[in-house]
Amino acid sequence: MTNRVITLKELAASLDLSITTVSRALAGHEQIALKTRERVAQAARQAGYVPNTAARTLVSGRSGFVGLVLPIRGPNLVDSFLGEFVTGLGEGLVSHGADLILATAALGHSELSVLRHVVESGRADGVVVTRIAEVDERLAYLRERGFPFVAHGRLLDSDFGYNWLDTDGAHAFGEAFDMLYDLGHRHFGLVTISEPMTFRHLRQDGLATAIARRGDPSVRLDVVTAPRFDHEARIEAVNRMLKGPDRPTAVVALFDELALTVMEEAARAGLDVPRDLSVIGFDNIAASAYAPPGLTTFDASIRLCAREIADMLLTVIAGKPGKPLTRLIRPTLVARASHGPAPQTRS
Amino acid sequence: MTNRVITLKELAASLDLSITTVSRALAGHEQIALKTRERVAQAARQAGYVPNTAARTLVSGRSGFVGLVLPIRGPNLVDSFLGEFVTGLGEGLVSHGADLILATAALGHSELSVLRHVVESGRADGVVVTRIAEVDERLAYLRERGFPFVAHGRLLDSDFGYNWLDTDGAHAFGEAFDMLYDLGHRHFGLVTISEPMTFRHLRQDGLATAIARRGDPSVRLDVVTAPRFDHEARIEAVNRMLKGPDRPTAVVALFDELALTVMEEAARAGLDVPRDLSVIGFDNIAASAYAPPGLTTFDASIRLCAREIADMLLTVIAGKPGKPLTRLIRPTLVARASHGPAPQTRS
DNA sequence: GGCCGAATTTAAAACGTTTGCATTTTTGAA
DNA sequence: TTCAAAAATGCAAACGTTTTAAATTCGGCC
Repeated sequence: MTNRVITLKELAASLDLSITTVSRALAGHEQIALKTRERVAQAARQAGYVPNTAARTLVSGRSGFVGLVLPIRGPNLVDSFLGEFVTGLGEGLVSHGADLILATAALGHSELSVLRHVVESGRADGVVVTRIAEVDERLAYLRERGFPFVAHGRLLDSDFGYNWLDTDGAHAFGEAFDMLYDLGHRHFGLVTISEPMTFRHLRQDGLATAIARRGDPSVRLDVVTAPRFDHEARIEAVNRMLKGPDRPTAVVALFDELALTVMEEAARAGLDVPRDLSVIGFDNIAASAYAPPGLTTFDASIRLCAREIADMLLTVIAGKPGKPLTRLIRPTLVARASHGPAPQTRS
Repeated sequence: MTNRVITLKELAASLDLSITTVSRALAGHEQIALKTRERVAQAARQAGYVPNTAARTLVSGRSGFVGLVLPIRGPNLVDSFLGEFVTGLGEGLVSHGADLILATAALGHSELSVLRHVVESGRADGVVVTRIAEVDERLAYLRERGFPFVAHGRLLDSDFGYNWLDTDGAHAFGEAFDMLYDLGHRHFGLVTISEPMTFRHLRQDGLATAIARRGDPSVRLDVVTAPRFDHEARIEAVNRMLKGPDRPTAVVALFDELALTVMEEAARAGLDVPRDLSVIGFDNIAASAYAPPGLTTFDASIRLCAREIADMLLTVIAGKPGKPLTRLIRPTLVARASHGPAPQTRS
């Protein structure tokens, strides 16, 4: 057992050729005689030759890897998109022969320090950065370093161009408003988070813009906020919105987890969704289909986005295009049963 | 910008020391004067020196990476555990300074061929293999190669020792039976899959063993089977079990997705869960908590298992222990509302 | 039979580390 | 002051590739 891995030198010796020739033959260089190329390919296949990644990386400066730093979460929280995202990245990368490196930030180490390490150790040719904050030190670092990257999400505003792909939350929230308005709703609620994430800003903006566009002064919007990962506070915030004597008839949540909390608390308060209250989420997580009566939400197709991000990044790595690459993906409405006509006149 | 990464040679030159000394100082060798070690550490920190992974791997033969081949799924199917699993692996690896490589199998390439490539290119020091089949060519390959690995799951039976961690499905299914039996159920159903996965075998075995142990001849068990990823066939199989004139009063599903289908179809057939039918699943996927009335299931805590797997693998890599490492994790019952007393006498 | 250019092959350097072994410096006793 | 031993440092090889520049072989033509 433990049959050692064959090296280029050994392969060359067995063929009675120089290392150079074998290397070139395998790379398919035209300058090597076709007959030789075939002979080498055949021998390599038969010997099960696989080039050593470290050696190749060292000399070529290209590792063939794309890095992703795992977002830090609490001890019991897993990024709900991670599986889909990683699958999509893998799909996008594999067609170009690239693979993915996942680096985890140890307790007490910032995500940035892990990113630096990935970049500066030469492990990766480019990185994907997710969950962009309104102002994000990771992007600042990568920009300064001139290292290839694609962001999943956007900065709030920035003075430098960079490659990003984002879900058009603004459009979706506008669409949600229009749909609900047309169903007769006039009093809206928005459940959002307190962290300075750009998507929060964009989605709320989309909602506000749609309201303004409609130009109906009778439209009202209540906003409640809770820390992103604090379940207690989230429940408390939702109830603050739901329990008042004058509650909204339609609630839009920043993402599905929040919407599910709204539905749970609504049920607890004896409200029927969608008869008494319409609820709309964002993301289309798996549970949304199962939570009664079925959450109406927007599907961002994370997996496809990730695949696209992989493609973009490989393009960037291959040779910087003049313009930054940007893609805005419009999410699709998944109309389930949590929204409906506004309840008949109240007060 | 694009400030180049500093190399050991440059760092050495700036300190007026040899590469050797700096390398040893950073590695903390006692033979280097303490004063020098401190001076070097200080300079390295200040210069932001990060050793080049490729060079280090090349000479040391250790990459500091652990490989995972992404399980192949259909175009719209994502491994529901991937996120949790990867998070757990990351957590386990990071404390030892290791990172994760995710390789995806391209269409038309077998998972085995990707595994071979990962192993033979020297990208990883060890690999994690998931979703073990009853007879698994991947483990056979790794064994032959003498390459460090830990399996998540077991072979049906094998003539060689290997390192594995598995969830004790047999025990869980026995526990489920006992609980249901004590609730008065005598007619059971099992929904399982047709693929030759070991966990299918073990869980069904655990159920059968528990039944036999009870020694009650009035206990009956109906088994229906469907291909793992064929939703239509799954529904059809479930209905075959539910629609008969003499249906079980308690159904155990091989895993939650199947259990959820049972609950959906039961609802469609006008059966009340748990009054008319008890349903128990396995895995505790997110949707189980939301699907009314709340699925009773077993939690395998994938994330912790993955963390443990990472630890095991690092132990194996560090130096083969004499005995194979094996861990059987007992899942915990998550009692929700989908099970209850058997309905009063029928027929 | 020799010569030229084209076709093919090769030698050797380089990538940035680690490490066995040799060398230099320091220390302290004679 | 000298010298041996101990302490500290340095030289150079090695890891397995890719690549530049140079060398060799070949075919055809005079």
